[in-house]
Amino acid sequence: MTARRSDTTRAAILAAARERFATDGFERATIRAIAADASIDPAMVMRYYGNKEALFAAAADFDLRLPDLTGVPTGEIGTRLARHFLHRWDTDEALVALLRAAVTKEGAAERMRIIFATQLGALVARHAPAPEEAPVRAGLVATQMLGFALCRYALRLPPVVGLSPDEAVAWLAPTIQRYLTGTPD
Amino acid sequence: MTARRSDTTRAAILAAARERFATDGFERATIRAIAADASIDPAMVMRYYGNKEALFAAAADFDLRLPDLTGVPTGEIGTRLARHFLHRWDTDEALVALLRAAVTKEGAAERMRIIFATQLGALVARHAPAPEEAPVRAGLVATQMLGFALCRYALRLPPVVGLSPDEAVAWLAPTIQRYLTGTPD
DNA sequence: ACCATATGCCAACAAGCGTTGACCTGAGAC
DNA sequence: GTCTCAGGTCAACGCTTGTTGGCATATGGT
Repeated sequence: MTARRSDTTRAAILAAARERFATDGFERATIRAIAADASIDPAMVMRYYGNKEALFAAAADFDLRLPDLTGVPTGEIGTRLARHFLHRWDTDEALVALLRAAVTKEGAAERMRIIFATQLGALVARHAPAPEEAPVRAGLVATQMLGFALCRYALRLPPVVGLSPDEAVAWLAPTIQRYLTGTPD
Repeated sequence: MTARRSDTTRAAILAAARERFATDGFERATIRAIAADASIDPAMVMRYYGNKEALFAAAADFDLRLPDLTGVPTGEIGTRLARHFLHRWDTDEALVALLRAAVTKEGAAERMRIIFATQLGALVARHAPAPEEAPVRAGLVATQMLGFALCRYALRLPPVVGLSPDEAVAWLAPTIQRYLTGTPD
């Protein structure tokens, strides 16, 4: 497959879509606005992506890219995971886009569920004391990490926005660690 | 002010609005659908609440109703707060409604910020080791509690939905406790 | 009985949305 | 040079939305 002339246009549309979906959510982000951002006609968006739903699917397609933590000392996993999440969230708009959409769109929520169940679930299963606890532990990790993302990137609670990455990791890591390998009180 | 005949209609509209906003979010919940749920004409909604924005404000008007925890042993506050949040969230649709809206509407996000900064901030200030740390500690508590609510009521992650209230409190309480009175690691 | 008024319904408006099809335009193949 | 077709523009469609004003009806005070 050789590069076509239209590839730059496709990329521009996708970049604009990611930005709009991330800041406005699915329903408030309009095809017309995305097209304007990409300096293109709205009809082009339809031609290249079919419809708004499919465009969103393309824009919010991502991977948690969880690192391989085999060999890492058990006690460090919380820190490593917290740091990874923070960095990942800071550098990929698609995550915020999916988060914003997942709150009101069942289809997006389903994608979120699958991503966290499979990707995070698999990692947790490798480190949880008992394998059958893995789903619950992964779910708990999700509550803390998604909650942090929600407050920092979507709601923008000032004290949470003000935390430096290192401070954030220092606070979150023990929580993650306990959800992964600890016990309820 | 004596009771008017229209009060039952007003209440029916408000109840329908809360439900729609809670399940659909602000933009997907339509005046027409709310009116249909309340078995009245859409024009009535406008007459009684002015516009959609004001209707939402009335439907999402609520209070965290945080308990007075003075005198409670310091070590128990985490448990008490976790239990209170869980119960509160389970019994008031307005909380989910505001959460869903806050993710995509700046006005709703602002309300969320104010509620958590003032109501939760005040409680935290009374128990935090140093008063100047209160905002950050309140913010951290918010990340965990809102994250839990997000995963349980909005995203409906199965393992999180499956937790019994007691299990949930047992897992969350130590986290809340550490954010309130503990130290980062 | 009568009237003022609160309550409610109906029809319509303007605006914005996703989406479509017809029509240009310019580059590359022959 | 001409033909072809992908790349791009334009105007319009059908639909839904929030919102409005006019009109019917029921209520309750006198």
